[in-house]
Amino acid sequence: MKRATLRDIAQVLGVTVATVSRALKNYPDISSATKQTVLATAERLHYAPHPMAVKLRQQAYKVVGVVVPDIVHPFFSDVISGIVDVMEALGYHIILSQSNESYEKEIRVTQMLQATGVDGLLVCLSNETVSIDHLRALQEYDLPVVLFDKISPLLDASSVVTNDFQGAYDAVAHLLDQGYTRIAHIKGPPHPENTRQRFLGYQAALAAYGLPFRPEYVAECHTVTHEEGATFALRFMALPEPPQALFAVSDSVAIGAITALKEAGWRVPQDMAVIGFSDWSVCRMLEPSVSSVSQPGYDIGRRASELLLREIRQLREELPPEHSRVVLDATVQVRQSSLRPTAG
Amino acid sequence: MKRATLRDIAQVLGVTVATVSRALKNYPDISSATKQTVLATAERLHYAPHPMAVKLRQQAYKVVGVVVPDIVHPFFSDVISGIVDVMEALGYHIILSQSNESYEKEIRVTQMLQATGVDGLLVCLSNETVSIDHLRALQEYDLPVVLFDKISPLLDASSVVTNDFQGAYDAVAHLLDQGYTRIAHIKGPPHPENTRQRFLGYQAALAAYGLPFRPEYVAECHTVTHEEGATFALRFMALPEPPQALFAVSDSVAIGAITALKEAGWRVPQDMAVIGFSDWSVCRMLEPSVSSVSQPGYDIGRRASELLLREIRQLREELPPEHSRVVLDATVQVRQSSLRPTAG
DNA sequence: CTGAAAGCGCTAACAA
DNA sequence: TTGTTAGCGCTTTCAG
Repeated sequence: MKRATLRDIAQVLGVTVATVSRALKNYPDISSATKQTVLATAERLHYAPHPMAVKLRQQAYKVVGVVVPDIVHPFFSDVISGIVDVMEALGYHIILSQSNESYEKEIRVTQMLQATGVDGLLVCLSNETVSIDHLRALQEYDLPVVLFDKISPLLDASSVVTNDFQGAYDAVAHLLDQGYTRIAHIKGPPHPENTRQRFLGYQAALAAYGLPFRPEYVAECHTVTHEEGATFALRFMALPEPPQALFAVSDSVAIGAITALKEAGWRVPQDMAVIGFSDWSVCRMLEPSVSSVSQPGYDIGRRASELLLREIRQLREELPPEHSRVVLDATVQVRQSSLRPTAG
Repeated sequence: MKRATLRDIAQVLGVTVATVSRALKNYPDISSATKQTVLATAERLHYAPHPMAVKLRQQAYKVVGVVVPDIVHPFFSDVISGIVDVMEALGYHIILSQSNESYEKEIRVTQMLQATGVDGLLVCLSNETVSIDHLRALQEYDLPVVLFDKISPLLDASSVVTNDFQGAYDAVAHLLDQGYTRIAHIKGPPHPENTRQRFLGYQAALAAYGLPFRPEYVAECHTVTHEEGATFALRFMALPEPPQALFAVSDSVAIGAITALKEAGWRVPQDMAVIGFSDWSVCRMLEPSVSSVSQPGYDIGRRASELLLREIRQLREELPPEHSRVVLDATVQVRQSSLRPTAG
C-alpha cells in the first residue's frame, strides 16, 4: 500500500494542502467542520506525515547518536538503557554505534552519525583515542556532544562519569573499618583514567587511616581477566606476610582471585577478604557472594541524556550551550566475600 | 559555523547547483576543470550533503529499527553487536528501542520507529505479545520486518532463531553419553516457546537413549533466578533416588543449583553434574567452570540483518520480497561442571 | 558540457 | 477561515 500524502487528502476534499496541514495540527484558525472532515479522511487513507519531509523543514531530527567502545558489556548496556528511557520519553530515538576501542573507528562512526543526521552525540571515548579533534569538528557545526564514562579534559563539553576514586576509597575504607590493616590491590593498566582513579582511591584510603603503602601489596593487570586475578592472588598468598584483604579493580579479577584462593584451600573471607568493582549480576549468585562497587550505569545514561537534550534545546533557541560536569557516586555493595567474621 | 549547501558552492563559482551536484558525484558528462574547482571549494567550505534533503529525494533512509525486550541482557547485547557490524559495513545505522517485555510498549515503539523513518525493522517479540497486527500493519506499508529469537508463526516474515531443541538435546546427550541415566531438568515457565523447546529436547534425548521420563526429575521455574535453581537443587537432593546430573534452562539457574549443592556438601560434578544454557561469560570463571549451551547471538544478529537488507533491496527493485526461516544451532560448551570423573 | 526547472512532502508567512 | 506562494536542500530529467 502506498502511503497517503497531504496532497492526497487535499485532492479528495477539494482543498489545498495548507488547509490540510493546518487541520491536522489543529491550528487556531480553522473551522471545526473542515477539521473534522480532514481528520476523518486522513484516518481513512491512513495518513502519516513523511518523516524526512518534516525533518527537512524543521531542521531537527529527533535522533541522537550514541557511541560506545563495546556494546557487549554489562556496564554499557546499563548506560544505553538509561539513555533509551530518557530519550524515548521525549520522542527521541537513538542510533547506536560502537568504536571497538579503535580511534580510527571512533572517528569513522562519529562522522557517519553526523552525515546520517543526528541532533547530538553521546560518546564514551575509546581507550585508543589520542585526540579529540573529530569531536571538536562536530561542535563547530553546532552538533552538541556529551561525553560519558571515558572523557577527555581537552574537549569543552558536558560530561558524566562515575566517581571511581570515591568508589575505591569507600571499598577500601569498608575493609579498613572492619579492622583489616594489610590490604592488597590488583590495579588496572595505567592508561584508562578510570582504573587509575581506583588505584588513587585505594592509596588515599590507606593514607587516611594512617597505614603505609606497601608496594608488594600492589599488582598491575594487563588483560584484566580472571586469570590475572588468580595469578596475583597466588602471588599475594606466597608473601611472607600475606595481605588479609584484597581490593580488585574489576569483578572478573576478583572472581578469579576468589577461585584461586579457594582452590589453594584459603577461605573467603576468613583467610582473605575480597571486594571487586562493577557489581556484575553474578556477584550475587556466587558462594560466597561477592562484594563489589556498583557503578551507576543507568543513571549515567539518564544524566548524560538530560544534559544533551538541554544543549540541543539551547542551541535551537540560539542560546549559548551550557556545559556541566557531573560526577556520580559509586556504591559499595557489601556481601559475604568482604565481611570479616566477628571474633568469638 | 553554518554548514555549506550546494547553493553556497554554486554562488562562489558562478555556476548552478545542478552542476555542483553533478560534479560532486562525478557524473560522466562533466569537464574535469569544473569538477576540480567544485571539489576544491566544497572541501574549502566543508561541504557535506544535508542528510534529510538526500533522504527525502531518494526515499531511502539507510536506517533500520531494532526492537528487543530488554537491552540489559547479554544475549541481546550479542545480537545487537552482530546487527551493528553488518549494518554499519553497508552504511546503515540502527535505531535501538526496547519493549520492556510489554505488548503495549512494543506497539508504541514500532509505530514510533515507522514514524521516525526506517527502511525496515528487526524485532524480537516481547513475552507479553499476543497479536502481531502491529507488525502486519508495518508490512502493509512496505516496511519489511524480520523477527529474531522470539518469533511468531502468525506473521509471514523472515525469522532467525536458535535451535533450542537441538541445543537441549545435545546437552542432555552429552550427559547420557557419559553414562548418566538419572538426569533432572529445571525447565522454564510454559510460555516462551524457546524454553519449552529446551524441555522437549530434554525429553527427546531421554527417549532416544531409551530412558524413562521421570516427572519427579522435572521442576518448573517461575522467575528463572538462581534462587529457584537453589531451591530445586535441594528438592532433587532430597529425593529417595536423587538424579546424577542436572540440565538447567538457564545459567542463572545452573549457578544457583551449583551453589546450593556445594553448600550442602555435594561435589560438582562428582555428586551431581550440572549444565546450563546461554553460556554467560562467568561460566568460564567459576570453580568448577560451568558447562553450558552457547546461543549464537552474534550470528543471529548477522543473519537477521542480512535477511532484512535483502528484503529492503528487493522492495526497492519492486521484486516480491522473499522470506526465509533460519534456525541456527546452539553449541554445547563442555567444562568441569558436567564432566563425569573417569572411574579408576 | 551546463543551465533551467520541476519536484520529493511539508510548513509558514502573507494575502485575501 | 482558507488559498497563494515560497522554500527547506537535493536530484534529475529535459533543453540548449
